[in-house]
Amino acid sequence: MSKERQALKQEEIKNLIINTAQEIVAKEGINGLSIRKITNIIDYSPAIIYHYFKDKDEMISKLMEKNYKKIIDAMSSVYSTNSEPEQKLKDSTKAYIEIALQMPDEYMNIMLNTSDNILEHTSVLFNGASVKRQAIGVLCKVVKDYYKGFTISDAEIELTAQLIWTSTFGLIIRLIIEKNIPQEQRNNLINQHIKIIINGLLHTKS
Amino acid sequence: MSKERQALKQEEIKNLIINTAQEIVAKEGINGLSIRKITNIIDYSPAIIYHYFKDKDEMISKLMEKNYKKIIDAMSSVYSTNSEPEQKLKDSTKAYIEIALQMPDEYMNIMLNTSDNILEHTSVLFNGASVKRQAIGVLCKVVKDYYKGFTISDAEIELTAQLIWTSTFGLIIRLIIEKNIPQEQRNNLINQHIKIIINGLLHTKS
DNA sequence: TCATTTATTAAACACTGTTTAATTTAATTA
DNA sequence: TAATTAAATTAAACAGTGTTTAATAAATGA
Repeated sequence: MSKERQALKQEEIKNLIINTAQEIVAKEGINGLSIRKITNIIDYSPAIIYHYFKDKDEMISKLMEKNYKKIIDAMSSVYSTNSEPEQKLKDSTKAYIEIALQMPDEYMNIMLNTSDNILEHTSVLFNGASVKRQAIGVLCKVVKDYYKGFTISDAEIELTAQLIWTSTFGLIIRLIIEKNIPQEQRNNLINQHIKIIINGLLHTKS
Repeated sequence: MSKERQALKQEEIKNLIINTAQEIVAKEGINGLSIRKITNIIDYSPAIIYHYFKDKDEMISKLMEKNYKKIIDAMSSVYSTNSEPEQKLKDSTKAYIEIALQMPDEYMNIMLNTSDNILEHTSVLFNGASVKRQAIGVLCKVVKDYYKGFTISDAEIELTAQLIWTSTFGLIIRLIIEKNIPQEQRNNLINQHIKIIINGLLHTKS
């Protein structure tokens, strides 16, 4: 067996573990996940986890990273084809919200995660986030379009993009946490949210 | 011993348990909290918890409720005395953010809590939140001041107040989660956030 | 003082994550 | 193919967790 095939086999078992973990989390939540539940399902002994991962935390981190990529993938389809910057921002924001709400548990687990290796991918409030974070980068472009002809620094643009993101993030998290919100109220909130932040931009041109 | 005194004594032990739990959570986080750690410190047997609480979850809920009241108390000092509605909103929002950041762990534990008995106090996105939630109610008043002379429904005002809240909530949570943000960047974010949402309001008068 | 609540605990149960050493299985080399 | 080495897997234990049960100790009311 070649080194490559061996590595592939190892990857397969790692995936088997992670996917099984994912299923349990989907059914019973992150707190319902245990090593023994995983190994019972895949018919291994509990100790096997520690041959493929350092510990449970690392295993969960790997699961989170996978979900993060899943979210990123979904989000990359967000780019609105509309050429009007205002409509573009509205479309993109709405799409972003809806994608997040289609995978509420994953979104929350990732975006509220405080472990360093996850934050490495999910933090957005640092200087230079516009080049390192796709979501912020996209927002920056649209914001820049607004302020065409006005003297506004790149720093201020990034700041604004970050705040569009955090405000949208806040709405998403509360829509997830506060279950049982009627669909009509949800729609009203989302539409009004978009209205307000776009207007906030349109008229901050100083 | 009278019934009243007996009830007081029971409250004392309940508080002893909850306060000890609080100390552990402060030092080791919510995941570092265990029944045995509590009972070791207060020199009781683990089973005592189940005489004063249904289970660990109820005990934590009670702790959360206490912290919630602590937050509410601090927040009630938020009312700006400024009579200008715009400045009032700016002052109040800034004060709200700063108070939350002074008790980051408590704020997160409460505001991201998904248990029903906590959500009963912390949910804000329902119809009628303006009368049941102080924070939303205050915002509604200020928003109403803005729209004086314009035809705007109470429903739309409440919606706007809720979104000012969720957007501010989003910023706070990310400021807490993303540790190591330089103070200057924090201030910039907070000031720009206030700028944007106020402008969004000022110019949505339709 | 006696009976009856009330407070407290010891001890077990069924879990949890993790480590160790032993064992089985597979791959490599002679 | 046989012997050797390496990798994969596990059994068994450890220390920790939340929780329940039945027994005990303390406080109360008659």
